[in-house]
Amino acid sequence: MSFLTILRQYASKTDPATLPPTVLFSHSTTTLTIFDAYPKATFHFLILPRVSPNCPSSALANLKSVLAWDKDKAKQCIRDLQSNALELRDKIEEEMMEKYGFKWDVWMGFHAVPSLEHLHLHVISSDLCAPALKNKKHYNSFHSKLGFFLHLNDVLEWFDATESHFKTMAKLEKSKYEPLLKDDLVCHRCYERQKNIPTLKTHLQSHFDKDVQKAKGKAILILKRKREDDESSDGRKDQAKKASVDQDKDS
Amino acid sequence: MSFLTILRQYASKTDPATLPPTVLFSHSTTTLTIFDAYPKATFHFLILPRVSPNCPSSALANLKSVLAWDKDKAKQCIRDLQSNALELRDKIEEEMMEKYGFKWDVWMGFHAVPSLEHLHLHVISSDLCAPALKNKKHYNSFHSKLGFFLHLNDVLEWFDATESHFKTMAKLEKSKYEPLLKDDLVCHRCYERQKNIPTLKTHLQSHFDKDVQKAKGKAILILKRKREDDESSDGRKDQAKKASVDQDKDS
DNA sequence: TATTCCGATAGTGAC
DNA sequence: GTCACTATCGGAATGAG
Repeated sequence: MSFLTILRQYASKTDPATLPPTVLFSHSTTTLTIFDAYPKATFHFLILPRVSPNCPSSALANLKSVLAWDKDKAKQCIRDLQSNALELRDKIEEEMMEKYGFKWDVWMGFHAVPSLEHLHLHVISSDLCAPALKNKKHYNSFHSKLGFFLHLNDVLEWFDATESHFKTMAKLEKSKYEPLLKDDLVCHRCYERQKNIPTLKTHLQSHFDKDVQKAKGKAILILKRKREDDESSDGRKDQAKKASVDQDKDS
Repeated sequence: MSFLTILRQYASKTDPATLPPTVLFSHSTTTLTIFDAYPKATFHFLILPRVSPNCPSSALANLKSVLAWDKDKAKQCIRDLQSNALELRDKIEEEMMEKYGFKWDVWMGFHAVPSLEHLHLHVISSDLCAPALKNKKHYNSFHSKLGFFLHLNDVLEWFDATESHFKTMAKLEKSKYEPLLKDDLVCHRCYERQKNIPTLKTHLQSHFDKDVQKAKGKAILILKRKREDDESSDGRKDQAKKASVDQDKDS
């Protein structure tokens, strides 16, 4: 059964540093950040709340149990995950720049109906290009517009909504969310329907390849202009060119 | 589309001898006997009515169209197939004896809902052990007790039944027969349910292997007794031993 | 919605 | 109920002193 409770085992470690470096990315007093063992995108991490006297594993079983717990503790727990996730996102964006020369979206959120025990916040890049993404459930579970992937900000907003709304959302009914995973494959970037997984994966890869090409194009453009500026003795052109490059960011 | 009408093409040949020997087994003035291209048993042939001015291909499209045709012509057509099938069965039984040392059932019949154009009578040995038998539809379509495989004798009896019964049977409604192909896998020899196709195939093979072993045992027994008789000068024992071997036939 | 393995099931294309 | 190919779907096991 250890495969179902592996995350709980990690989160229960008194010394997270004993976890292998292939598993553990970092930790704080209240959270663990681990590499997703089967990444569904170029960057894919999990952030787990650590088990402690104040945070028993029973309360941390999943998002539903956390939301049914003491509301203030729940909010604190999720905020802890958030603060770590935001730091992590910065690190991911650094690596995006180093490796790919550009940044793209990083999503933070929970699966409405998880299958592994212990709450885990997914921190995942929006490309969804990775070998471990193999079937419709994988894809739909991360589709940012489908509803199964619950964005962290949305979940945090439940706490500030009416009690009635909080209660409704906190139910996380299987019957509501599970069917979403069987929905047709629709590209989360251009909304084009895809016939099957191989087609979808090729399609997503081509979106990503275009992004990479675009970033390369801009890098070359910037380099070109920089060289022209260096060669030019006319200091007056500088400002106009800088403005032109800044505009490219939004194109 | 030639794959759908391949049998009609064969049956329309004015000179069947031009068919390759890998296809044609034999022919008469009114029928062709060909090797099933994907045999579902150790012996598996198809007998086709030949197209002629008296027997247009439109009438011979399938069993339903034949039964909707002139009733006397239909009966004659099917009787022609039968007389060839009976001869063929004799030849198959000869080869069974030569190759395996024993004979086993040979079925003659039609699929209630065929997918290849042109009437074809299956002549197939009851082992149903063959590499080309790959899925549930294959097996159920030849299961001798399921109802999808229409035994030739049963079909011929329809002609001598009441007109009402003939009309009913002649409908060959898809909605009645198609669902049978999805039935659970049940061994046609011992009625044991089989979980899946690999299991069924192993099971059928073991039935056949037992038959072969049994036949070998008898052959050895007969040989032994013959040798004893040859060595014995006592002629009185002969009759008793012959009777004993005859009894083994039914065991 | 952990993966992996096996097998059944479904759609397609075949000229 | 043609085949062969691809992909999806569905269940079961998964560990292990």
